[in-house]
Amino acid sequence: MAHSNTRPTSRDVAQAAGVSQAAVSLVLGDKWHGRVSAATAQRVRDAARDLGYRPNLAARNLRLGHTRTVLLVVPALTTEFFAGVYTGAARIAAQHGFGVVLYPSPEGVGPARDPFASAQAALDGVIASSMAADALTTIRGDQLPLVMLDSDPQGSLGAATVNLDIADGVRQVTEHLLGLGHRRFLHLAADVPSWTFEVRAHELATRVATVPGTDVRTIRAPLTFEAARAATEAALTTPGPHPTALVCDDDKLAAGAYKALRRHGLHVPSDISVTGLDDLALATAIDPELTTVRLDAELFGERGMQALLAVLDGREPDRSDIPVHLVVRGSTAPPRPH
Amino acid sequence: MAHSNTRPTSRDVAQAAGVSQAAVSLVLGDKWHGRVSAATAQRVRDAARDLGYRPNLAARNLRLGHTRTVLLVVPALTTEFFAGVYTGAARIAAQHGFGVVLYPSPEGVGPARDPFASAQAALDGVIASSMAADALTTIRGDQLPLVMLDSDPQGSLGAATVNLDIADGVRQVTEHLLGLGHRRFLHLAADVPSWTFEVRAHELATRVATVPGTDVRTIRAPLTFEAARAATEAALTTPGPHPTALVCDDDKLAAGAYKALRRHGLHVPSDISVTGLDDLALATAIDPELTTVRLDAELFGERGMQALLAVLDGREPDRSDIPVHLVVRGSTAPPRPH
DNA sequence: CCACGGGAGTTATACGTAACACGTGACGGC
DNA sequence: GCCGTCACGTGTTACGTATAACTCCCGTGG
Repeated sequence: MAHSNTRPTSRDVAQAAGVSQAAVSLVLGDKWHGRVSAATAQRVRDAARDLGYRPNLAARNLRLGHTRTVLLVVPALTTEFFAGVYTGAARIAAQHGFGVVLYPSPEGVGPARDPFASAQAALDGVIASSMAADALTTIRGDQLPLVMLDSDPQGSLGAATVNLDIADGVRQVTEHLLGLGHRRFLHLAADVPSWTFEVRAHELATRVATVPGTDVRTIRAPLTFEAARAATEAALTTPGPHPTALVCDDDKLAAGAYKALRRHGLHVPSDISVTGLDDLALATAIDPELTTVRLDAELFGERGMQALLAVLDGREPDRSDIPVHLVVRGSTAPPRPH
Repeated sequence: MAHSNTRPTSRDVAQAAGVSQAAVSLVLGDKWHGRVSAATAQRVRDAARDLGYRPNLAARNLRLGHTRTVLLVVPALTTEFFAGVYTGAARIAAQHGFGVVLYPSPEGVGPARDPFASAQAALDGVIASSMAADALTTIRGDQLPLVMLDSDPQGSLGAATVNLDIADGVRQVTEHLLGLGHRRFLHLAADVPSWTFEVRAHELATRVATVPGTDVRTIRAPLTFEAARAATEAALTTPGPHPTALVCDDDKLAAGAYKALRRHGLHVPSDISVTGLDDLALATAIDPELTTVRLDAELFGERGMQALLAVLDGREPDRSDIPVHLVVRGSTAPPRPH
């Protein structure tokens, strides 16, 4: 059964339910009590669900004369401070049926109530990080063009994908450490359900396994500073030979690990080498400065956008991976001769 | 001359210019060549400017069936990484006449083309940080309800205001340092055109001036890690007695200063005490952990939102300042006895 | 003198929704 | 027997814009 390519409207729902458009509006707006029978209301709701109906917010906003969306202007997105401001504002807004849109000063702007309830009001497409996977089923509910940032290679969602070459980054890290002479690795892995972190662990293990006499132990921690400290601390107190190199899935984890190492009187890099991944500002704020892999976030964003434009245009998006580069700083050195 | 309270529409412009609404649409859409005389086109543009006309984007979107706005889903706003992703995506988007909206996974969302060109499509009001002052004249161009975060007390924009009690934070810092016995201060000030930073400098100077035998020297640096390091380094190489306490306008500046102090062989806090302001995660990542003033960003956001809701409701917003609290950590200690 | 073309506009319409103002039976009370 | 009321809807309109289709007038070539 071929059906129209355009999104269903409230009139389509009305026709399917055998009622007028006005009745649909009443029912879906929850203003039907005493105006429409419960049975009819249910028929309308069923029809709306079956058709996958989503109200057109542009039309609604036009009709209503307001949008229940406010704008938050902040100096930049880089500060945790304004991230918090946003979170607080969004929470209260949600309690009042409002949405919040971000506009980071000279460089950028944001959405509303429910991600798509408000966003869809004005969207031609979606760019999504695979780390926000929980929202993805919702996204697929709409049939908006979608581009994934760092999705799995199989593209399980059938969407276009832009990938950082994380595997190559891990390869560069392990080459560097193996070249320095390290053989006993501790891997501080991010405990998040994301494919990008899986590849880090997998690549590290296979890379190291090719060199005789090496071993790697993996510990997991949620992606926070404090969790990383605690996990590292726990690993240091277990018996057995100490690792000479600590490979972290992320700079923030490395910063947390620094703290644990310091408490145990271990000096970086003479007692143990440490590496991160991301090259955040944090990497140069800590002492010693962190050897890490630079990910070009801006390029990642640009490539994501270009891919979406391609999809909207009916063109084939560029599928090549984005290269990443090892940045060697003071946190890695040859292991102390035994 | 009393005029309507509602926003002017293209029909109002048409009436003012003595043409039809269609002509206005043609001229403003830059599709008038060969259809409207140059003189008439100019009359229309003048009328639009005089009335402060801004097209209703909800109507436009409804008519056009698209919005030239895409959604960027990211895990959270706290990471510099995704801030970069956003910046890159927004840049490319802008080049194509698209806007980008942010949706930080389970906690929050973002904007478009020109901040208000796209945002206004769906806005009932605006919350703006005073640090994004460059955008404010644009905001006032619309007559949207506006709430300022940390505006000047005179409220020069005539908008509602929510303030953190920064002055009290500075007072707490100076009391703390004076109590420890410090008398020679170096103030590392943020070199940004913002009232909030002015108050920090002013409050520090007046507070310190009340104690006999004290002095304070101020140096300025842009709000970046590297600039703070360079400025501190320069201050340390100038002749004269060394300060015993370094008061920074912001945690990030303090982290930069740490680096400069380390290079000069100065130990924190035994050689010099250091304080910050914000209490970012960074404050506990560096060694020693930073004595700083905690600003409750989320509460700030909540209060901003509540104020806006009040304005929209015709109520008087709560004008009380938000309290802040000194957090004493390892970066402050009594000065070394001379 | 007429036909034709192009310049300079105007008129009319549709986008999808929300909500106001009606309509239509059926039933109950007096 | 008639009116009021209630349950259950429907018809219609307006929101502000962009654009296709139309009108009108003037100049010009044949």
